[in-house]
This record gives sequence, C-alpha cells and structure tokens, in this order.
Amino acid sequence: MKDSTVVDLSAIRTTCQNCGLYQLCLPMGLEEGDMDRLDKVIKRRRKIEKGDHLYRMRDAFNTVYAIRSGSVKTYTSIENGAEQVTGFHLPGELLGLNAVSTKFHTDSAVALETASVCEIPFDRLEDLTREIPSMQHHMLHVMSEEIQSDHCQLMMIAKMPAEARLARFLLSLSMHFGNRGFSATEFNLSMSRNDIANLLGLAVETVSRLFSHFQDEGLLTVERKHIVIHDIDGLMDVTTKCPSQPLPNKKSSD
Amino acid sequence: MKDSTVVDLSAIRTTCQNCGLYQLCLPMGLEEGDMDRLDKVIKRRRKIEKGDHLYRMRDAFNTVYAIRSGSVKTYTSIENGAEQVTGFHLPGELLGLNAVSTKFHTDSAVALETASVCEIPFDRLEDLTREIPSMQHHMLHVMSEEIQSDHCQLMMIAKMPAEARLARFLLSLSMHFGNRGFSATEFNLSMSRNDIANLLGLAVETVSRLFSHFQDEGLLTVERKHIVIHDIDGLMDVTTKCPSQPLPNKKSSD
DNA sequence: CGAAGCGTTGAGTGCTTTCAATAGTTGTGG
DNA sequence: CCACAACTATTGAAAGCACTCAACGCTTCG
Repeated sequence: MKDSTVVDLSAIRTTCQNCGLYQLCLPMGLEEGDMDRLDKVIKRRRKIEKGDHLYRMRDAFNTVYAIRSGSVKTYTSIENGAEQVTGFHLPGELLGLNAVSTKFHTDSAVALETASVCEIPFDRLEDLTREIPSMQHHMLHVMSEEIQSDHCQLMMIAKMPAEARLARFLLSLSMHFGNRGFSATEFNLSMSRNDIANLLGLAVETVSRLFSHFQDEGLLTVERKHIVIHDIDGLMDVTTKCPSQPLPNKKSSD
Repeated sequence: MKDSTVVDLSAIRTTCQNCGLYQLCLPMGLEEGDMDRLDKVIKRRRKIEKGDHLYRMRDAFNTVYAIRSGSVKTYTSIENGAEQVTGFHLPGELLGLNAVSTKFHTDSAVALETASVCEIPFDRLEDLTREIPSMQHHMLHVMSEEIQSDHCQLMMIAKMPAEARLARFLLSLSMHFGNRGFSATEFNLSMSRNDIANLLGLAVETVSRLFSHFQDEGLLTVERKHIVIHDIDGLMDVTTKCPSQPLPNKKSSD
C-alpha cells in the first residue's frame, strides 16, 4: 500500500480482506476465492450522515448492511408516531436481515453519527449462500443471535428494575467497545437519553436520574455524552440486585 | 403435469404431504420430490406429555421441532434461576432454530399439555437447504418472523399498560386459533396464570385482577382455563388505550 | 443573540407490585 | 373414599417505583 499523498483512495479497492471487521460480519474461515466472490457483490463504503436512514420501515427489502464505522439505531414505529428503539448497532454488525420474511423492512435504521456501511444486495447474497455453505450458516447465525439478544432484552425489561437496566446497558456497551479494541471504561454515547430510555422501556427523566445516582455512588462519571466507568464490578452488582433473584446458582446442570 | 406414482395406501405413514399443518411449518410450493426427501429426514410424531421437555437450555442443538398438536412453552432462564417465558407455541410452529448460532439451546421448550411433534435433524435439514432453495429461504423466514414477534413483544412490555398487554395477548391467541380453524372466541388456555404473567412482564395477581376486570366489563367470560370472548372489538379498544401500538394483523398465519 | 432542543432536577400521582389471607384444584396415601 | 398437602387462582390493602407534570440550565445552531 502506498501511503503517499491524498491520491485517489478510490483506486484502492476496499475489500473484505483488508477490512478489519470482516471477522465480525462474515463467516469465519472463508476461503479466498469465496471472499472474492463476495467482494464482487458488495457495494462498499456508502457514507451516511447523522440522521440519515439506511432504510425505513415498509421500504422494500433488498439490501443487507454491514456497519463499518459509526453507530446506527434501529427502531420500529407505530402509526401514532410512537417509536420503539430495538437496538444500537456498532461496527461489524449486519443489519436488515430480519426483513427476510416480509420482503419489506419492519424496522427503520438511522445513523446516530456519521457512519459508513457496506451494502449487500440480498438476492445476490442468497445466491451466494448456495455456493458458500458457511455463508448460509452465517446468516442463520446472525439472525439467531439477534433472537437471543431480543430474548435477553425482553427478560431485562420484564424483570429488572430501572437501575439494573441502565447498568446492564452500560456494561453491554462497554463490552462491545472493549471487544473492538476501544476502551471499555471510557467512551461516548452516540445516542440521546431519549433513545436510551426508549430502548430500556423507561422515561427520559428516569434515565437522567439514574445517571446522577450512579455518579453519586462513584460508579461512573458522566458528562453529557461522555462516560467514564470507574467501577465495573459495582455496576455488575447493580444488575444482579433484582428483587426476585436470591442465590447465585452454582453449576447444577439443571 | 406429473401424476403421482401409485402408493400402497395401507403402507402410508404420516407424511408431510398428508399432514394438515405442512403449510405452516414448510415452505410453500414444495415439489413432491422435495417433500419426499424431507419426509425421509423427519422423524414423525414423537409424543410428549405435559411437563416433558423438548429440549432444555444448554442442551446440544441438533434437532428442530415442528409442533403437530398440543402447545409448548419456551423460556430462558438467567444464571440465577429466574425464568423468562418467551412464547407459547401452537401446532404448525417450528421450534429450536434460534440455537443455530450457538450449537446449544439458549432456551428451553416444555409441553403445556400432551403434544406431538416432528423431529428434524438439523444437519440433515441444512444439507437439504442446498438442494431445496426454498427450504433455506423458509428457515430464514421462520427466524425473521421470530425476530419481528420479539420486537413486538418488546414494544408491548416497554410501552403498554398491563390492561393492554393482556388484551393483546388474548387477541393474539384468538387469532391463532381462528387461523387454525378453531373458534376464535372460545378456547382453553393451556398455560397457567403464572406463565401468562411471566410472558407479559406482570405479577400473577395483576393478571388475575385483569381477568376479573375484563369479565366485569362484559368483554369476556373466564372460568379457570376456559375463555369465552364476547367483545373482540372491545378488547381491541383496550389495546389501543395507550399512546401507541398494535393492531394484531388478521389473517397473517404465523 | 434568541429560539429550539436536550438534559437535569423536584414534587406529586398512580399503576403495579408486594404482602397477606382465602378458595378452589389436584394429587397422594391412609 | 376421604383427608391432607401442595399448588394455583382470586381478592384486598398497603407500599413503592417509575411516571407525569413542570421548571430551569445548558448546548446547538440559524
């Protein structure tokens, strides 16, 4: 790679092979030939600005998106205009697959900050799955992971008090950043308090109050969007202090 | 036109072709040859009694289940033993697919009453998806439907008051029965109040009170497990009492 | 600079939960 | 067959957590 001047970067083809994230959005152990085939299908690096939509609810579904940078919020909305945030998505995640059954999107995806994504035409991807077995497996993998994540979310909203929900949310974010090589204890929240509250099934005021609480207790420092976690274990304690859950189960195999 | 080969009627086992539910658990428009192949893979009619588990969390994942009769509850449990019911499943539904990513089950499935299921070895099924494209599509379809359903559930628990949640739950059940040719206004609840409460993120007492409340208002009659819905529109009004949400789609057979 | 939007904080209300007691149901063993 | 235990369901009363309403400070941006 020549690192000369500002020359046409566009000439340097960004491929999955030199994308640091491909381990996240592609199946493991893809052979080079397969990756080439995939590369031919993918439209790379579409850049989107904060507030831009990747897709909207009821749009025809024909593209899957892989996040390269930035962060994206997915949400479903109701006729009344009420919104339900279903998740925040970071680089390496694949978006849009949940629309397979309907042929149109059932949620919307909007950039929370400037972001870049790869676009993958779904019909082409589906063709590829027949040639690359692990690709098919991977799509199922991605979807089943979303299901698990949703179940987790359900359990959280259904059973955990507000305190624990926010703590869990922050820990989850921390872990994601950590896994991507960023600091797990200091990061910026790209989403608004409103979005957080919505995702967690809380009122904005409650989220705000909880941030203050956590700060008062020395668990973290929060200033606007900037978060510094001082006591991860303390936050974890908060997540486990749900009313209806007494003893830490050892390892009895049910 | 292919005319079907002569078969020995006396030797007819239960096949997908003569199962009244195959439209629900199999992809549409499967050719006869394909169905035969599928038939060879499926172990039919395993009978399970109330309380028996189809699979448990952490079990190795190697089988997908199609419900033929009865009803099944799926739930996940957290490290400490707390349970979260993730759904009730009726004949025609496919269970277990959400474990694809982990190779072991992340939820448990237990019969709420005597039931019979078909077992489909997943590795064989995965092989078949390469030979039968629509089969692959169908599996994605099933999973993306589950994701949508989970999102719906999330929205419900996050945003709707208790009243609306139970009303919506009953309407959903009603619709499912209706779609399967049973009465949409009179049926039995195979699950306990506890299970309902758990699914809806409520306390058992709240569910009980709401049943009484609905009965007082003449919306339905409930006696133990037996439900008669008198005023479907009235129930729908209840679900829209909150700032948002759902109109259960009629005629979508999921 | 002023308007608009986001975020924080306070006070009061209310929906749901928890606690508690009573019935109805199921199952088991004498 | 009945008795007793265990479980499920219903109902009441009181308490609590999170929400709504409301005001204010801070930030962003035209």
